[in-house]
Amino acid sequence: MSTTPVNLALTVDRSSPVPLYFQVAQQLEHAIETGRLEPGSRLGNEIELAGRLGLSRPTVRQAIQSLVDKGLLVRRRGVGTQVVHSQVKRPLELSSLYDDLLAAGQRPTTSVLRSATGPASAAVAAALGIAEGAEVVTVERLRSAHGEPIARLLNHLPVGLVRLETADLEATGLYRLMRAAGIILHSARQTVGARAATAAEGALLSESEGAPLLTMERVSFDDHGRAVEYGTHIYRATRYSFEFSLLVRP
Amino acid sequence: MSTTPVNLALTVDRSSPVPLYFQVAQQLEHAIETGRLEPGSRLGNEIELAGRLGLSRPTVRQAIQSLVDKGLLVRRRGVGTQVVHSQVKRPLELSSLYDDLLAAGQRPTTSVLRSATGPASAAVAAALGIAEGAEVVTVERLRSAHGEPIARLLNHLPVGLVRLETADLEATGLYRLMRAAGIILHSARQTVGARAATAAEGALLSESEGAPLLTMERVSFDDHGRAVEYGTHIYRATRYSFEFSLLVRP
DNA sequence: GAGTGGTCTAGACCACACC
DNA sequence: GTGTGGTCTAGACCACTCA
Repeated sequence: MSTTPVNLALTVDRSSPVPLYFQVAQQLEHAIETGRLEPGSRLGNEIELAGRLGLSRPTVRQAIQSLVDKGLLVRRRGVGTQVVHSQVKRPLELSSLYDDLLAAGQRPTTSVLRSATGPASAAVAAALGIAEGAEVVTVERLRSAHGEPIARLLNHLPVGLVRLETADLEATGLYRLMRAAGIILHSARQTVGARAATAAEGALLSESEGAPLLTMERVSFDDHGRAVEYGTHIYRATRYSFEFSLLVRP
Repeated sequence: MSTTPVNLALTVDRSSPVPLYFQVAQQLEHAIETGRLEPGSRLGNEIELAGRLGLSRPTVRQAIQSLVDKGLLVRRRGVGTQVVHSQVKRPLELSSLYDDLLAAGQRPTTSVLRSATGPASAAVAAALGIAEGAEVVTVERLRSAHGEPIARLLNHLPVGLVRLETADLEATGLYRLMRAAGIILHSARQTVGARAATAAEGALLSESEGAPLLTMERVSFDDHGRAVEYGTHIYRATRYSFEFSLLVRP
């Protein structure tokens, strides 16, 4: 009992369809976010917690483990479980520029520059793992916030996965449309770099030729392991940067 | 039995100090990496697997779950567990430029441009969460590969965490030195952007003034939640880009 | 030595996908 | 209906940390 023993009012509702471990994890996470559980404070040990909640120890462990995976708690054998001192923001997600801008309080707008179906180039086919010349949908969009251009988004998708109507593309983000079409995203491979703008790119993005651009290339895979999207995007370096947290693999 | 039932020779050694679930996970991972378990192939169901190994179902589940977390397997209720089709490389790690270059077969070299102890500026103090004017170690390094400059690395660390000898800094990476000093890294917050090189930066990195640079700013935290390092780095865009995988949170 | 998390067991019932 | 993973229980022993 070297540090404060925290007294939390935890409860579980066994009639709820929400899994018990998840109920516990939610309440702990909420207590951490609101500061009720202070950074560095110790959770009671697992057996005592389980007894207090009327749950088995493995169930309580599952709840705690999920928060450890999120980076909110730290466990040390022989010591106990503590709330991490630093606020860990969300670890890296498959970032959607549209959602990022929304979250930042900007009002993202999109204009579709091009939307066409045609044979895949060698580079696109290689990225998507399909045959060269196979049909792909190509979409080029200009994403703005407050009327200022932010990025040019160029995407290629295998045909038949999702219907991309211009109206939908201008109303929301591509990932939302894909999810709405039943595509379950699983993983992605990204490359982030920088280069100078060409004259055409500069004109499109209200930058001068040679201005630094942030580039991002990404292939996304669904839960079957199929490549479902290949994007090559450019961002105005003066208006955008990638910000993310990450956890160190234990 | 819609797809091939895979027959794997799995064994566990109960006299080993390696946890049973970990032994199983290792063998499955190895079978996947060597192609013995083909992408898309199904694992037998958990109960059958447990019976075959003489383990309980939760233990087998723990092994499978660890591979699901790594992105190697996909589970679907009512369907089964399958090997993902696409090879998922390692999800994002706390990337060390030194290790990245090593892994790429380059021979990274480092020259220490500056190494000093002094009071923290306001920006550095804010990033590290310490008082302005508190003592910090500042290290500026030039990282090269094959004699070509790649990046200028500027780091600030609270004093007393790790002794940074110039010889060590020129022989290996900062993160390795920190780990060797007993610092357990837990998480980091990164921002990646781009900007044009100043004249001095261009001269240092063999680029011209105005050339696009990739920038990375990072604060790292240890398992106690203390900020242990703050870095502001610039990379030649023509010679370096960030490449990483990521898993979509389920 | 006392207290903690780490691992493991041998069951059980439920929810969902597919035929 | 059948088979799968999802959740849960009530114990057990071990390994590590710290006083």
